[in-house]
Amino acid sequence: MQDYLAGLNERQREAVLHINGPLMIIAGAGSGKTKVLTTRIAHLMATGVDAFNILALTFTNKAAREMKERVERILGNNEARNLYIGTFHSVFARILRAEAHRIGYPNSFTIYDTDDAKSVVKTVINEMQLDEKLYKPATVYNRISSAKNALVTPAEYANDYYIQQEDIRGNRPAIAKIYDAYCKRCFKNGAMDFDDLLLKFYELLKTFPDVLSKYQHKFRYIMIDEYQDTNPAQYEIVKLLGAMNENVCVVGDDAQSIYSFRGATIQNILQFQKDYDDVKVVKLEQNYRSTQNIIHVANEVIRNNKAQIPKVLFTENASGEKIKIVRTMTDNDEGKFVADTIQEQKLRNHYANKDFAILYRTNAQSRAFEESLRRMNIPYTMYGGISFYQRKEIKDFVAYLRLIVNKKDEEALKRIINYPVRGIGKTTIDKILLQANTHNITMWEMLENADRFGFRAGTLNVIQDFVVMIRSFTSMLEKQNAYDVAFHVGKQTNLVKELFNDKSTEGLQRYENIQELLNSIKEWVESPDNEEGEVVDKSLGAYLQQITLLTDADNKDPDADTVKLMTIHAAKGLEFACVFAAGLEEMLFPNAMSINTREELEEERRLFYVVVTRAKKKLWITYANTRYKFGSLVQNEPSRFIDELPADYVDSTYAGGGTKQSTFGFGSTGSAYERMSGGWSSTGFDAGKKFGPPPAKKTTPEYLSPKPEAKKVADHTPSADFQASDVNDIAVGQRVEHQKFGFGEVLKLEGNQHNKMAIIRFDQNGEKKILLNYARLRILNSQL
DNA sequence: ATTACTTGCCTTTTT
DNA sequence: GGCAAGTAAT
Repeated sequence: MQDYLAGLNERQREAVLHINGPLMIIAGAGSGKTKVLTTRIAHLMATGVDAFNILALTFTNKAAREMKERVERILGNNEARNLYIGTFHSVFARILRAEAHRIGYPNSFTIYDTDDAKSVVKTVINEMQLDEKLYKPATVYNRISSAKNALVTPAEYANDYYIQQEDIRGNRPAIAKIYDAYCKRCFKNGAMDFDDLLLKFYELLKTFPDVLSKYQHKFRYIMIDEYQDTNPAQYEIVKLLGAMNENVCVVGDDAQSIYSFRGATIQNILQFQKDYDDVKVVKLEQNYRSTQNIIHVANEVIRNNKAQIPKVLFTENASGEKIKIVRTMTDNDEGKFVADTIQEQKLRNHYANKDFAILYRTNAQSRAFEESLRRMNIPYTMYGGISFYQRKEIKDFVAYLRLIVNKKDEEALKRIINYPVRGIGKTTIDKILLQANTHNITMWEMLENADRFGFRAGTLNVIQDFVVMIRSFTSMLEKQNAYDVAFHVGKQTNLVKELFNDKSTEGLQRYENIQELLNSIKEWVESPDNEEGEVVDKSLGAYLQQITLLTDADNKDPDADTVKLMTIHAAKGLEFACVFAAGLEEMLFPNAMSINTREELEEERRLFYVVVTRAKKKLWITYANTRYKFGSLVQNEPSRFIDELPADYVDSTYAGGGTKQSTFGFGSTGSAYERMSGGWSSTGFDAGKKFGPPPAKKTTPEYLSPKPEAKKVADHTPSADFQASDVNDIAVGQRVEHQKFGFGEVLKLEGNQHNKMAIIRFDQNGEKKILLNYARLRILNSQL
């Protein structure tokens, strides 16, 4: 009966068997953390704790899903379905849906994703008539998000001396006002952003003792995964929920704290022992994942950090190979090396595609790897793109559904009011917005009363048609299920038809995506609609809230036999037989944004620790001498982290670059600079052989061949002596040369002196109106 | 009002 | 090198 304990080591068993009272598990990388958590949940249930009383919080949907599945497997029954396992965001959203009315929100509140939130910020900035150049929505949103994560209210933000000084120094003193307006606007829209899901839940617990008591009694056992990544909001919530029973179990590894940019504070885990009396601490230090070499290197790396809980990872696994450090000329060569090596390893050691992961610091690095893998026909999956539900056509369709469920949702309304085009253009929308703001009503209420605001007859008509249509959808909701309503919406709005008629490749894809969306709604509606004892909310509103919290990783099959490409952040918690840690260059990793303080640098080092410990058998660390950034070539030093690796445990090689035959020849590959610097430092110059030449390589790969360019304007190459003349000298009747349009004659001059325009008839391109302030014109002859 | 093209700005990591 | 915002043209 208790055979689930059999596969555990001493420490792990200690953690599992501790049932009552606070528990902190410091779980080193690969030490069986998930196993301990899931076994502990199973053990709680085996000793009589009701699944309904157990709450387990994770950071990703995937971790939650895996945990639930593993508990089910251990228990061998379906009691696990009654567990409350989910991400912080999804669990709190679910509770808020039941309680939102208490804090003045509609229960069918909309969840704004980051794009929606930035759009609201932008709206607010525009309405406050602030300079959008200075107040960039993304920057301001980040600032607001940080404040929320730190539980700083708009009032506190405005009154805090240091925060204000910081904003003034950044020349953005109005952020406090934007923050305040943003919150009010979201509230008016009946919407919460991601941070609100934590913040509002906290407010709810803090403000209503009966609500707090209800959930304290419900969640008698609380488990938190990745505790080192919690922020102050999450910390306070856990503290409140756990205050009654103090059965709080946190699992984490301070060495893997890599989310400070999202407000995570490593202090939460460092100080857990001070938060409760009698904290039981268990350290899991035996690693079951990696070779001794990898573990040794990881330990050496992290030793350079100061602030940490002392622990040393060890393993009984084989010592394995040395870590390979590989230098290439360019980022493309890096990609090529990795793809070649994967191919070679597959052949020589019979690895499958899914045994490989290419991990990098920034998403922008994925391109070179994608290209090289595609060229070698190696299947891969890239994580970190936009999720299915963030695609334009999906968001447009979903916006209809959002508006049907929540009429206050201004972002949804703005998205679809003229999609498909029905003649409600920018001018009209601006007018609606202005009126709505001055009368302090929502845009929708404005539309419902459009007849009172003096729109032109035609405009009024289309507005009223729109209102009638949306209302008819809403009334459908009362009698029909979410899928039927969604299907009807697609039909009635002509959206589906319009996409169906678009026969371009992208159009076809968009059409298929919409079909997939409809299928997913259908699946949602038809999946079992109650978990034992608790009716699951199958409304359209619940569906919409749920999909906003899905990431692109949630749509992908982790077991697919493909090479995985992702950022190191996304790889936390995963393991692969063979790992390529790419782009180990100064300014990239550690990233230029994170080298200004000791704290930042230590977090970068923890990131490096994370990537090293993802590998089970083999680890390559690669870097390029030069790489493209924003389309131009930059040169970087090797990362300082490479210097921190113990020399006895690594092999350094040079994988060369470009095409071997023509490395010093004239030709096809790379710039002169690349070819010239190709030969220096010949550590293992035969490495090309060692890593095996890819089969049947062309001398000039097709990706380097010049591409024919399509031009719409008739070609004109400016004369060699082209020089722009002073615009004030231009007069009617002159022959002029334009850099792109070619030769022509000035027909007419218009505009005032600040906004001079010329009508020119070009020999090749017809008449054009040219703004003289910007155009570069050469006067060929003066007829005066 | 809508489209088609040019420009400017960018990138750190994400529930 | 790529996307969103701004602008010229129908």
